[in-house]
Amino acid sequence: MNSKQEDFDPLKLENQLCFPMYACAKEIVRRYRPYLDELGITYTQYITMMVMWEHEKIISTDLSAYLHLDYGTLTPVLKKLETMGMIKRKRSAKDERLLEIELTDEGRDLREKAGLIPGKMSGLLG
Amino acid sequence: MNSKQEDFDPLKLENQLCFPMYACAKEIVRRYRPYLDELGITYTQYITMMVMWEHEKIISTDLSAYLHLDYGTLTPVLKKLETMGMIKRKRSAKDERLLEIELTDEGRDLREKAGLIPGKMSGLLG
DNA sequence: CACAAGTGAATTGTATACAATCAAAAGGAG
DNA sequence: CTCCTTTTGATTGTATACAATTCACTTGTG
Repeated sequence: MNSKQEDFDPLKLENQLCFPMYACAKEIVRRYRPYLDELGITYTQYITMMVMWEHEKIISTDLSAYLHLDYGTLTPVLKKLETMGMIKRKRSAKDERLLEIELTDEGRDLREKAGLIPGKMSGLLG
Repeated sequence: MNSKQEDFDPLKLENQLCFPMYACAKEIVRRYRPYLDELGITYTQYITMMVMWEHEKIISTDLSAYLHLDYGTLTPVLKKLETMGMIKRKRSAKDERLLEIELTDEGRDLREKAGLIPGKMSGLLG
């Protein structure tokens, strides 16, 4: 006698819209890993480098906005990428508060190696 | 003279399919936070409790499968929820390797308080 | 029963992720 | 110029997230 309407429980995991999105996003990052492992970078480092490949030089504020990441996340990522030689971090001469991020030659080279990843991923995800 | 086809760069962040998914999932979790703060739980604890509200009692293996979380993540979450009094962790009598998770009365009570969240979220997300 | 192989959880190590807080520098108002 | 406010980044603390390893317990197999 129960209609489908009455049976619908908004607190059931399978009835959530948000959970599949959350699970799917994690799955996508997981599928990137094998390809990114070959480059020796993580997914967060990869999307950071994508912005750098596009901009060559950028203020930390803008980078944070593009990636939707705050400094608690971004600071260690940028320090790691600098250690790896992919970018350089430098304070702005005009305003010492600003942090300028610049792509290095080594970082540019990585783009060539990363070039095949989007094709492989779209093949994988259909 | 360039066609749109030639201009398309698969390594530009805005041309990615995967990044918006990743950013959107994080945004959704962020929007849950105010409501979950009122309950004193996090998003991961919330989806764990959703499975518990549905199953009352479950083997850790199955919980891991439902949530797509491995033990490195799940173990501390379950220990925290036990400390909070929401669940009980107990080894199976039949097979000491298995961990049985059981909902407590307090955990059941939380469901009532959580009942309004899906409605608020769907209003928020449209 | 003895022992090898397999399974389920826990642990360890590294990397995110973000709120809250702090510190340095810049930009005013008087 | 001096105090006050704002802005930008860094730091701290807590919580995920997962690969790799380890440990305890079961299940074959002889």
